[in-house]
Amino acid sequence: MRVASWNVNSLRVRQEHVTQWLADQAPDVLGLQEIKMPTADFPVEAFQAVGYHAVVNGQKTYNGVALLSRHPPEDVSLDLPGLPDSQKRVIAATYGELRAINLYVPNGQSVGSEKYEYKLSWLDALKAYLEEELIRYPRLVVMGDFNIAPDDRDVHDPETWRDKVLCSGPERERLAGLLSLGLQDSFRLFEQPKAVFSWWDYRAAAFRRKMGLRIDLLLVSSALAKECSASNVDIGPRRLERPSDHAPVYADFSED
DNA sequence: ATGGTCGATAGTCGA
Repeated sequence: MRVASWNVNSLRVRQEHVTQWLADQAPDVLGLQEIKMPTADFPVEAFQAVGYHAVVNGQKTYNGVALLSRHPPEDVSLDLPGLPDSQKRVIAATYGELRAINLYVPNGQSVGSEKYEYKLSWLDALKAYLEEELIRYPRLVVMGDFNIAPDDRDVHDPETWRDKVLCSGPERERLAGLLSLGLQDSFRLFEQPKAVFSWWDYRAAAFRRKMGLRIDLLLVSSALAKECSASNVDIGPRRLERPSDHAPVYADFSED
């Protein structure tokens, strides 16, 4: 079983990239972020035609998340309990014994800004939500664009990024708080090469210059961590024409 | 050179 996550930065622009990636990598579940379209505009039939179910929490212009899956979804939920929010950033569904939560964590703009405070509050509400979900669903994967680089290994130039948004202490502490619930960063279950990233700014030729951050993550519960056999970033799609600024990330699990 | 480039949208905002 393969579970994957990809911030596509507009599904309208990236639909062909996603369809090709589904054909190449055959994930069982793929969480999409920043689809930037209303739910009604989501190309459900196009993904159905290539063998995927879809559930969508869409929004015009900004945000918007979806889950594509080989198996039909059950128990779909679209909210972060305790955080009234018109921004569409969460979608969760159950596939057999697997519970998948797909997130587009707020970017935060800059440390100290109003958007940064919203990000921290959002992460506090997320922790309370995940604590409850872990009780209900032992086999839980929490995937998405976390907009947080967990530590300096996930940053091309840690000194440049020190205390900046995506790398600041309060953000990293909140991510560590999620892990303290009993989740693990699937990528770090394995020995990894240095300088593996999942996002590169469109500006300043950051991808060519390998100036990236690893901010797209799959967090797995302990039951799933035991079955996880690999986790990585596929930077192939970042090399395509008109790419998303994010590459897909994935984790593989052995079948029992 | 204190910016740069995208996407959605129609002047800027968000990333």
